[in-house]
Amino acid sequence: MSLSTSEKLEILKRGVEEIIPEKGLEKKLNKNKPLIIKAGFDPTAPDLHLGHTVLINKLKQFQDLGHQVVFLIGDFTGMIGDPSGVSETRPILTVEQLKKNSETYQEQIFKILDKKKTKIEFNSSWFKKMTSAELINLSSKMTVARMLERDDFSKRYKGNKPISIHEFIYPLVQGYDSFELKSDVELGGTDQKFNLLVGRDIQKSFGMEEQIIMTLPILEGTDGIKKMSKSLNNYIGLKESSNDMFGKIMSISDNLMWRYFDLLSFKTSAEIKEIKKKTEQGLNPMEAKKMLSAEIVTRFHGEEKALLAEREFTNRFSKGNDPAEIKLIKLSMKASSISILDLLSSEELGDHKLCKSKSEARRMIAQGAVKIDGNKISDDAILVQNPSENTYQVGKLKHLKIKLKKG
RNA sequence: GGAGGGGUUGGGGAGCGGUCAAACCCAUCUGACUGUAAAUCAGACGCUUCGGCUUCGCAGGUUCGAAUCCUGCCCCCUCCA
Repeated sequence: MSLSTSEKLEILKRGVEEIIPEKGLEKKLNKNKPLIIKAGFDPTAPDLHLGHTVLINKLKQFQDLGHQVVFLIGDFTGMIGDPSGVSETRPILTVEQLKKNSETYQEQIFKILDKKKTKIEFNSSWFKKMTSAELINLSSKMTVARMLERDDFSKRYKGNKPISIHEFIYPLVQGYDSFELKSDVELGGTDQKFNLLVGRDIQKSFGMEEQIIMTLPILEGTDGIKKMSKSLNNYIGLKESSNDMFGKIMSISDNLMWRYFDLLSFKTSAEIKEIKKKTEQGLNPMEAKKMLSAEIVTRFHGEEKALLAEREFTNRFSKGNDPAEIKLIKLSMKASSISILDLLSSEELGDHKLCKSKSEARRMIAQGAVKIDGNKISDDAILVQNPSENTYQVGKLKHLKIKLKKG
């Protein structure tokens, strides 16, 4: 199929915050040859979440239109780490970690992008070889005044907050990547706008045609307020199980759902508008949310798993039944019984531990959150016989079947 | 190099010799209500053998008694140079 430039533009512009310069993209597209589309990722955190996919989805659109997507892994910057960090830990990554992280990345992004058509690059491959003289030469391409134009820098500068020199270097490093890759378009979050613009300056000063920059909105996390990130624990990871993913999307607020539709769904704007209209006319928002969940879970786990996840969701939360499958753990011990508090907080349960400590277990029981075989208990002095096999539930989400045996 | 301010339980932030496991807010968790939505309400939020025990940057000291006072050290920030 061949689309006109304006049709292509329409696809590419959807959900985009800014394109700089506006006209530039059209010009590049009119050349009718594959463009080099760059997007950089930080290799320190290998687990991608839905927030990252806003960008990856856009890359996918470029890819589908026949352009060359380059996925740049910023391993060089990752190796330096951030020395000023308020956080004590310098994330200096070993070569093995980097390699592993990048593999994890690939495994995740290729759920969306076409592996055969995507190029992976590491910026260490050119920065490793760069001499100090070259680095200083690179830094001569930028002025302090220009650097201070950046919003957060100028705020910090005016507010007498410190700015480290290396923070000035980072944008240059990122910009230099664009030169090395000869990128035509670079994508990034709105928070990357300045860095992306520096890429244009660097390219220009090295005598290259400037890249077009395209900024994409930052996706809010499940709390609907802060940006999605692992450290804020408001994320939905791409590697999460189909059930968890489905459930997490279902539990976002109705307002946020529309934001997610806009940024994460592959449905056309018209289709989304239609769903919105139906909701206003009385369709339960939950049904709309189910469509969204199903679409996203299908993308990462396939249709079959998505259907199962939806069924599980309905069964479990709408009808209030127990999960279809409850993890079974077998414990051996000599004693003929164990107190419920010890059992719920037993280290032997590892990751499946139901309560962090005995105190917490006691609290949970007092608050009526603990059930054994479906019966709520209120006595924290209960002894569980050995041998026995029971299903334990703490709160709405934690279920575990524990089989005790002598040994 | 000089002067000053500060490090408190997930975050913010009180406390400044006993009544402090430490106010208050946020986040989180549980219960109720629901559409595992929002809002709301109720409660919890160091560990515990429920006697106590270990926490307020780190290490000592003064006191019957310290998060609070003293000494040294580490870290962060601001201003001047």
